[in-house]
Amino acid sequence: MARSSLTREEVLDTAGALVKRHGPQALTMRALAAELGTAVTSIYWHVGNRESLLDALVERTVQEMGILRPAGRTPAARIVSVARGLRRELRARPHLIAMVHERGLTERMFLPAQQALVHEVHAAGLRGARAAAAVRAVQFQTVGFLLVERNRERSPVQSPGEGDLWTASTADDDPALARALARPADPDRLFADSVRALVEGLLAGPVQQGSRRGTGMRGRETAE
Amino acid sequence: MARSSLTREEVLDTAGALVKRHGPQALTMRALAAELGTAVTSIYWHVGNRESLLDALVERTVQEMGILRPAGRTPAARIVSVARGLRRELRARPHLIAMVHERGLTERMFLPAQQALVHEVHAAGLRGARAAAAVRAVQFQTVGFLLVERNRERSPVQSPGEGDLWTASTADDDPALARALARPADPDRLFADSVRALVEGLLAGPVQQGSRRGTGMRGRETAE
DNA sequence: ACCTGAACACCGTTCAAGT
DNA sequence: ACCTGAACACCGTTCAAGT
Repeated sequence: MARSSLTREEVLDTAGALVKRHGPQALTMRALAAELGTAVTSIYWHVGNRESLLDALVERTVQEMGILRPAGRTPAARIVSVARGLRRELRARPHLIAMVHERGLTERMFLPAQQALVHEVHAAGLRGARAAAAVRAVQFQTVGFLLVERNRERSPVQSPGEGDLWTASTADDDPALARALARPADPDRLFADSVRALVEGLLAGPVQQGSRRGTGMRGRETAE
Repeated sequence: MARSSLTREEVLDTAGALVKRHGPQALTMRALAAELGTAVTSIYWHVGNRESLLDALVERTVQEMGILRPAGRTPAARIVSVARGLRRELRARPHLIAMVHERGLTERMFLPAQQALVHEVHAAGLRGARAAAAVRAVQFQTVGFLLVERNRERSPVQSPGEGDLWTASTADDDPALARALARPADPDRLFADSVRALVEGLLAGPVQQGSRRGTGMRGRETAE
């Protein structure tokens, strides 16, 4: 009653704060209305429905993320830096990842970073379709990693889990590996190492179908 | 009324069929009861609640997936083959990925493949913590790729999308790249290329923090 | 143009009561 | 041991009615 002119901005602000504090599932129309001090139905006039409210919220947060500044001396290092920067930005908004994912907007989320990656891939000497493939490979890996990582964080204790599986006896004579896999993964390091390895592989070999070099080994020889 | 002994198995079977046909969101307790021809509350006696019903469903399907047989002449090729096999299995059960993801069980899903990967990484000459890191890198990349891929498939037409962004003028003098990024990605090929590049990078360089070689370029030189 | 309460058609879950 | 209907506390959304 004693409420002066509810605005669309105010609805989005309050909805955003609610998600930030208690997660997306806490954003019910009734809870939002209570927070705003209005009737539930007023919200509908300003944002349509819950679906488009979430759309607007995601869109807004994605734009807040801003542009990433690549750092490093080599193109490879700068590509890794873009990936790490994106991960940092997204991890600062933990609920956003799930929301973007649920709404099928991961692609949209990555667009700003894509341009930076193109620049670096060019600097590394890749052109055309191969450059595009490299950009997309890094893009998929980065976003994919984030999704898996978030998933693990929310995941309950599982049985059987890696810890149960990798008792010393399971790994054929490599107790160090068994210990490493029984421990929870260190995501920061795993991410850095993975991106580094991927970029290394992308910049080194031709990324083309049927290429012999693609799956070849450059490390050490092994028995068949 | 004329219903003879509802069993837990029957509940799971019917729930599974319902998910397969109409997706997880169609699995409501009331719809399931209607399908089974029982009262809603009977289901609770057999499976506890919706949460544990989904748990059981996921667990069951994960076990159905069975063991993957690596193929290829080199360890690198066989690692790629494990990743591709896992992707194939999961893509044959499109709703499973989302369900497993929502329930934080991606890790559980990957356990069978993990053992195969350890074997191949050993064959490639990696041991201990480095081998473990390589296994996890492939694991995260594969599952992450699947999540992103599924997400894109469900994703609505987006604006601005990659198509709008990569008109010829945007890419600095690389029209072939612009065209490639404007087209939708070819997931099969992108996946194969990405895993190949990652594995190549993992087997080639030491995966350790602070290593100079890790981010180094082996391709061509570029201006800073 | 903006806000309201009542009402509708859904949910998952509990529980006392049946056999 | 297994099944049932009634009831509870939630949802998102619509709509006629207010100002």
